[in-house]
Amino acid sequence: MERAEARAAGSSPGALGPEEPGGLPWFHDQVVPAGSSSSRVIVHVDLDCFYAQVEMISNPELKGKPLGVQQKCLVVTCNYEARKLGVKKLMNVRDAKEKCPQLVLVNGEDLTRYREMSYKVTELLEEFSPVVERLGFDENFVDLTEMVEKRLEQLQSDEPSALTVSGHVYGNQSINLHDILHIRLLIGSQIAAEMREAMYNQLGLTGCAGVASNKLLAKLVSGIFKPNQQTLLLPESSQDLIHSLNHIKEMPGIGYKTTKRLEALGISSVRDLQTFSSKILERELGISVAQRIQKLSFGEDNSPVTPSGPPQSFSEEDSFKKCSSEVEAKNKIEELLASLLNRVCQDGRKPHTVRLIIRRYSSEKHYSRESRQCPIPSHIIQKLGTGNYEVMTPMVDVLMKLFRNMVNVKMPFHLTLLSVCFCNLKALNTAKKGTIDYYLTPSLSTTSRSGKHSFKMKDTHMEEF
DNA sequence: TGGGGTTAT
DNA sequence: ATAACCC
Repeated sequence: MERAEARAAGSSPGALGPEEPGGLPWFHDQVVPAGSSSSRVIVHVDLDCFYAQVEMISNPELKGKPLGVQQKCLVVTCNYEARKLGVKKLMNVRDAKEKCPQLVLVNGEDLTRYREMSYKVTELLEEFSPVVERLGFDENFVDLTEMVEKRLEQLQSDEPSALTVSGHVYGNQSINLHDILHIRLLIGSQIAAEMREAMYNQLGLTGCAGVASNKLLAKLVSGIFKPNQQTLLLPESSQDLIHSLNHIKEMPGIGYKTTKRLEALGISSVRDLQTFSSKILERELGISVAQRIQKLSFGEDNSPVTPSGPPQSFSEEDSFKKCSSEVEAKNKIEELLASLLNRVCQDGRKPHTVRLIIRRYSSEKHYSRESRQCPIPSHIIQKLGTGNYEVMTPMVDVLMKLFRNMVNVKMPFHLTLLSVCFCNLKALNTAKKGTIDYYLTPSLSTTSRSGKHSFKMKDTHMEEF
């Protein structure tokens, strides 16, 4: 789609380096030792306006029109047609309509299709390398270090296009084909291009990618050329990249709270943070946060790409202007629960903990949620896979106990959010092979009346006895 | 400001 | 159970 990128970026994919007497390319003996944390190749993949893309795939008539995805009174994301006309992410619906009267809005409060597409993307990336970390629904990190090593070993020096960068190079820095770090990152850019091609061909999705030596830099560089392009960061340009940030709040890992505390110390730019006294910073923020963010300010980030695997929790939430009675709350909780039970059923694993979260109305107190959680009674857990309507009633009872534990229903109350979360997910049974529990399985409906401790033998693998 | 997620304390 | 972070 962007065949001219490499040239446009001013990079010069030139001739191959000199060869060793044995006929192998010079870099074959320069491989960085495996397990060395010093030089990784990381890609950050970031889908373009993800919810809007999913909506345009669902309904192709929306393509070409300015489209916004609405949750309550917010346009949470929009396509590029809408952005050209002045619509921004997280813009008020009123402001968006005012800016752009032709704006088409679709409701995006039900995340089901987004979540499903999100996992398809992660699974596609896992085919390249299993080390994929999700960040939200629309971003993934992949550690390409091993894949790059394998391609380097396979690489024959007589392939003319073998050492050509794919996509942009940050700062138009030229690639040194005699620098092994450059070569490795360049291979990473080729893999990133293949990933984006696969996403488009197999899922119909476009996105950006950033390739760099750690997650922080990969993430920062992926956003440099914006829709549907990719950018490679070479080590010599990393300081330019981090100093291109206008404020420390743009540094991933430095959030709202930390930004406020840093500003109170007179720190607002990346360089302010780099040069600030480590001792004082540790005293103010604690040693852990202080050391981590100060390293970030230099572009250093040794955090690994942690494979996300299946989700750790499932939750459904709903926000509203006002909920002030127990009956109202119960109805909302039943709705949330019904959706959750479907999701848990599809997943196959069983949650062992349930949590209820509320947000109370308060005039100005920005952000404050309260929660109560408890173990899910084992008799409910066992019925979870099957007909979901026998679990509805007992689960609602459990949730309403949590509710009354948090909210004094004899006093007036005003809630603006309810959320139900299933977590502590375990594979169907936690029994290990070789133990008695492995051969016994709790009996289900047939004996449920006669006693809660009855078991029947599993009908497989009995020969192992 | 939505409807999700994660990890650390 | 909360608080911080991410989208």
